[in-house]
Amino acid sequence: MTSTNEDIINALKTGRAAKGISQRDLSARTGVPQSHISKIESGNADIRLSSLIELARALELEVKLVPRKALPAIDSIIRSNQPPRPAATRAQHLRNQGMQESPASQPRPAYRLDEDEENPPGPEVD
Amino acid sequence: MTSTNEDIINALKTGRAAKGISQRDLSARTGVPQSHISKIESGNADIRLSSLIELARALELEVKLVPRKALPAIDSIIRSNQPPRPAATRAQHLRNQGMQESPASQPRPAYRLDEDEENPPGPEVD
DNA sequence: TATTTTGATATTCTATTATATATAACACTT
DNA sequence: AAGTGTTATATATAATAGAATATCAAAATA
Repeated sequence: MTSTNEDIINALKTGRAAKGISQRDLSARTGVPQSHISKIESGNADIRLSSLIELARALELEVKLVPRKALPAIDSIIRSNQPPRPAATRAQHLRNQGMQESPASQPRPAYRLDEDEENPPGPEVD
Repeated sequence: MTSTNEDIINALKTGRAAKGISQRDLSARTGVPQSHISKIESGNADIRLSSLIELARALELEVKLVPRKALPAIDSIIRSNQPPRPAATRAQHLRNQGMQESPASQPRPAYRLDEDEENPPGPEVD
């Protein structure tokens, strides 16, 4: 199924929830202001590509342009990379703001609840 | 290899070249102004997600957030979806503006020079 | 129980930049 | 020189990004 703004944003939100970090935490890791993250996740901002890449990276996700025809194969890989349902974080359990089951048309975004990684060395971004 | 702004933009440029259409053509298909496409492809604009999705869709590409760990598998699929080197379009052959071989760190973006498809029926976008 | 503290997310305001329109520049063909 | 196709640039407007602040709800304390 083709992605919309909403699908991408939902993938970010789900990724953050899966990692069990707050908007404030994510802000600290990426430099994107928490207020902006709030707007993004609420669907109240049309995010720039550079911000999307920044946030995705912090959630161990990558922005890719993939051929539409390869979507079924790629979705299959993403699904097989998906961990079992993570234990809800405290905030998530009590609040569950905006977090919903992925719509049928959208494959579950992939993430893994690994141990918290330090920022790996990587190319510096402007 | 993780994607940067430049990688995504290059994928768009390569996709457009592969499809053999002009910036004006792409503009007509997406509603994104040709002048903006020029800026985007020149690296002089930090494109918004909605515009990225629009342009990608016209090029039969999809924006996806994929798990970093799944990148090797996904890159492999993209590579196998890659057609043989398309015959250069007239403009591309004569000008070759900004079109370069993909850097080693970036897998070739995937596209296929199929017959020109009419716009498929799809959900209307705001 | 009531109040205060704490943690998380949402809203407001402003400067910078993306977007949209109009136009210019470039190169080839006739 | 004029016509054609393509890409780049100038300018005005609209929206994002960032800082500051507000709101909400649970936990801690008196």
